[in-house]
Amino acid sequence: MPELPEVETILNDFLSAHLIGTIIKNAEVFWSKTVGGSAQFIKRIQGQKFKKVSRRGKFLVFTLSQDTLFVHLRMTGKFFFGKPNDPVSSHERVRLFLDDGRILRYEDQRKFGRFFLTDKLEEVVGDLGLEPLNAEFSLNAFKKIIEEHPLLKLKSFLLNQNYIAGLGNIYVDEALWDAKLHPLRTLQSLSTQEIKALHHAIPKVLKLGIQNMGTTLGSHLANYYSVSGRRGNHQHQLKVFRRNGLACPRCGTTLSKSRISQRGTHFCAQCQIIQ
DNA sequence: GTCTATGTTTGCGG
DNA sequence: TCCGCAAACATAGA
Repeated sequence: MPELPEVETILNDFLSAHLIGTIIKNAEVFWSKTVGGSAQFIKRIQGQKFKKVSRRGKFLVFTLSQDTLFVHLRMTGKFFFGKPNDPVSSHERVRLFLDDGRILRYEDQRKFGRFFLTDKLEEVVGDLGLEPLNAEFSLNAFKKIIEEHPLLKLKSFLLNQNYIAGLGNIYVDEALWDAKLHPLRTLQSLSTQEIKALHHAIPKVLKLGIQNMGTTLGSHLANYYSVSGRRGNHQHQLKVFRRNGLACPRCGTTLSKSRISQRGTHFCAQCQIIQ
């Protein structure tokens, strides 16, 4: 579920909630796979202090006193604060007991989310590609990775975290629409102007998503919510995602949906030409 | 009840 | 290299 803008919103919530400085007194694990073995996870995390919270791609990065806790929320992972005697909810997988009396609760309906507690950072995030909101995402760096994979299709290229980290299905479709590029175009078919347009569109759609505090689709609780329980607002600003059958905001043509790179893909057949 | 889809990632086979 | 598929899982909707 959460892509870069949603993870960034969660990160900002943790900063507002003053997570930094708290110490993890104890942990409970209700689904062992989430943490890769509950006994050793609990033993290892006990007594560690939250020193810093940041983001790398779609990973939340909690820098602790000894280790780093990486959390990938995958589809349905979510954090929120509670009190120690809160009843365990049906999809709760982990809770961390903090020294200030709060507990940090983690729910994950589909159980795909993962915690990695390690001091070897490279093992978790070593293969991730460029951070699209950092200076390293320069036009030249972007051109370079495009040239390295001439035969890849745009959709699968943008979804691959090893090239650019943080984009998911929603923001890929939005960026391609913004740059007027068809998701099936190969990288080698892109003109310099088109590469520029895409390089511009990627941070643009991500920043817009962050401004709107992320995208919450649908209405049920498995969807994205920030730590404070807020829904995102960006679903109202989406140009193509889940808008198939509606008019393209740019040219009025009915938007299309098809299956590309095994993902539901939304685009305007009129302004995103295949060539 | 059955079938399909879901915002993610990884690993396998061709 | 690149692509498609299945799996890790649960639930909603047609």
